[in-house]
Amino acid sequence: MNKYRTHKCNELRKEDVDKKISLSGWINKKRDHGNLLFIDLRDNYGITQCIIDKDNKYFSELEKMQLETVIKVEGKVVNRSKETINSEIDTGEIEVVIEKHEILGTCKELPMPVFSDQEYAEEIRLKYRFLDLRRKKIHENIILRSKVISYIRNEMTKLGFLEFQTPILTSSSPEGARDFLVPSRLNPGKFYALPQAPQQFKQLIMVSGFDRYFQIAPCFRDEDARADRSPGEFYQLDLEMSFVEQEDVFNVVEKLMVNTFKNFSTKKLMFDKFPKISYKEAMLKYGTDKPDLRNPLIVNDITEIFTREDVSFEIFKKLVKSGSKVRCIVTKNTKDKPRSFFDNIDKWAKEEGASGLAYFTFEKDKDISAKGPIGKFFSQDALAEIMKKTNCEIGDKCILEKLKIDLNLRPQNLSFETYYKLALEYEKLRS
RNA sequence: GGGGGUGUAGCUCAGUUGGUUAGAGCGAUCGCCUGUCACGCGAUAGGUCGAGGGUUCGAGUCCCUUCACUCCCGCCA
Repeated sequence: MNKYRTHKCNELRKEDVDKKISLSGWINKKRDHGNLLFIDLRDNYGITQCIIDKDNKYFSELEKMQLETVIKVEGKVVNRSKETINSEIDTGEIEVVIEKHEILGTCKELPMPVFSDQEYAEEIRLKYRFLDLRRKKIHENIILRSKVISYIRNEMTKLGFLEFQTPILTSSSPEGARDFLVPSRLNPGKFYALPQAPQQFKQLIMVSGFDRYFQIAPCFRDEDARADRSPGEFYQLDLEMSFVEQEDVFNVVEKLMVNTFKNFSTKKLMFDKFPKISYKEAMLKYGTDKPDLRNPLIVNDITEIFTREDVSFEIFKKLVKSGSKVRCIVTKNTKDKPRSFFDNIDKWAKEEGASGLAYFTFEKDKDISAKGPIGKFFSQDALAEIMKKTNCEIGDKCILEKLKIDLNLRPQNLSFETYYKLALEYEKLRS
């Protein structure tokens, strides 16, 4: 029998009642009732409630024990009464009556609590990384990553790919990002680069006649961090295939990604197959080559409106006559936004080099009308036509940019400003 | 490299217009409590208010310098 445990902390069930068992783990939480003490014992797998009362000679010793002390407990599995069942944990129908215990590892006062959902600054989390990694969510994330990587390896192997390793010290390769450099001892004044991607090596593998390559490769890039982008190092699935066309590559990646998310996420997938959007279409319709299709922002071309007799917005009409386009975005449910919100966007747009924004809100009393600085230039029919073209509703706001700028409604994960900037970039690309 | 934000107890944070002794929750220590699962109740300890300088009768609070962290821009497959 194993010296430390007969079971893991997620294993015991009703069927184990009356068994003599032993568990080893960390004291996750204590609830001390004075003459009765509950100890939640935690290991990698789960939590088991252990209980001891004052008749046991170890009571006072356990009562004083710090959270996160590592102990082995021996005892008997008992049923919990109906009212005291805890459905939150796997072992919630039973508890372990402690008969004996042994301290396997003591600890000092904790610099940060393990049992807590509180957010902590990165600084403190990294300083006490071993405690951070014990916390439920982080611990689960690490386990998830392990499982995902293992799954991907397995799938790639099944698809006939061979996994390769490539050197970490190399010479610089011509990707865009700055390289991390490592001084060379044997060649003073010269440096190795850490690979941003194993480009050269995988090409070597491919020309050597290995048919399908993959590697879950560390990628080093000496670029500044962002909230969603760790500095320095991350991992990517890198793959190469011989004697294939674009569709063959798509098929592998699409299947792998969809299946990975189906297996490991509870979130609903919008697509079983990746929607395919050409670069040109994406830039025209969304103003970016990575549109957020959960909340797509459509750039509408309403140039035609400015050829109508019943539209009197002369500046735009003139420009349209000389070949300019007018595009607009619709911002949903913005009728209650204060004037200052749009003034700020307008100000920002000007700072970014635009000539300014025009906007109005669609309203309906008896007739459709447009409220806003330029609203008065449009007839009811013209407004109805814009609504039809842009698929917008009463209460939405229509933001126009003459000439050069395409705008989009802000998706959830991008600021309006960022999105606007992308639109500007798009225009640069086109001109 | 540029801009913004933050820095107060071990942790998370509050602190009014510059005004007496800088607070709370969690954690720690001590005491009480036999059915909790964020157990409960009471008490105690714990502070260079990031650091340095300045203004002021008086600075956690205002100003300057500096450091750290963080977010954004630049940069980045």
